[in-house]
Amino acid sequence: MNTSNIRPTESELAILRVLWREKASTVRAVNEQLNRLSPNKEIGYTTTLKLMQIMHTKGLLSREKQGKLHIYSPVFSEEETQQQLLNKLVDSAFQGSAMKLVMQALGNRRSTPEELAEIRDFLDSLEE
Amino acid sequence: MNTSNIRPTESELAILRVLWREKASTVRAVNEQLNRLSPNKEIGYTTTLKLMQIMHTKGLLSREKQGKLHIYSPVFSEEETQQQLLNKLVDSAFQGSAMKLVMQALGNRRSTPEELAEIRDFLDSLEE
DNA sequence: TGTTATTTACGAATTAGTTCGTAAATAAAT
DNA sequence: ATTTATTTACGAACTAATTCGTAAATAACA
Repeated sequence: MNTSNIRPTESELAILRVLWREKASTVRAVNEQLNRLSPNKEIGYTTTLKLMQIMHTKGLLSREKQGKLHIYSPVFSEEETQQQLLNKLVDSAFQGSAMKLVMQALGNRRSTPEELAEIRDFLDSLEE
Repeated sequence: MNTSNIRPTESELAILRVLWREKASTVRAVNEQLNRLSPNKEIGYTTTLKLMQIMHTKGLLSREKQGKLHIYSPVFSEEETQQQLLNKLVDSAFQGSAMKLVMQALGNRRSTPEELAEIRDFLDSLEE
């Protein structure tokens, strides 16, 4: 599958966040994580199941049968997905300029001197 | 309206991009712009009309009657909207860390020395 | 004034995403 | 072996977004 087709929705991202952390997991475990993370509104088990089935057919998750149950894993890494979502945002809202996005991200939030220093170091490493 | 509710969809963003440039415009003009920008697939006039009407009721666009027609303007600036979309992405895909997003944006694309220098200058101005 | 052209309003079809109930399959427990 | 519990598959309802056709309103023009 072409990595340029990674376009997970909000709900799919919530599931991916769990799976990136756990590496591999069952529907049951993912559903419990989701409900632990936002206990305000209960997410039904079959809802999570259906979503993960859809993500599997979309090629976002792989799965392996183990006895009765399935173990799911993310197909694309967190970084690949982040990059994809960044590119999309750059194109749709920053006139294709990643620099504009960086400026905006740096500018409109108070960053600590430590964070700014970290970015300087990072810039240094880029220029080598 | 609370600025934290700005969540334009893809199609809405396409319209906003035109309006941010033109400041104010009619449905006809926006529709022609959109079709000029992506001539591959024709967007019907009433499609653009309906979308702009919905955006008006959502509070994304203001409008003013001028004779028979309406002149539409964006309610929120490009920067406000960019910030909103950035925050959403940071929360949903970067574990709430804008720094992670910046690093990723800087890292995974070749930036010119000029651009990197520009960011350094910007960091300097932030630290004053 | 009456015809023509443009704009608006609105309903409706279509697609994608979300949510869940129910039944069938599978395994575990008694 | 039979009951019980868990998991899967699947259909269906529901919401949001997209797209467009048609009719009514409005203005321009002949």
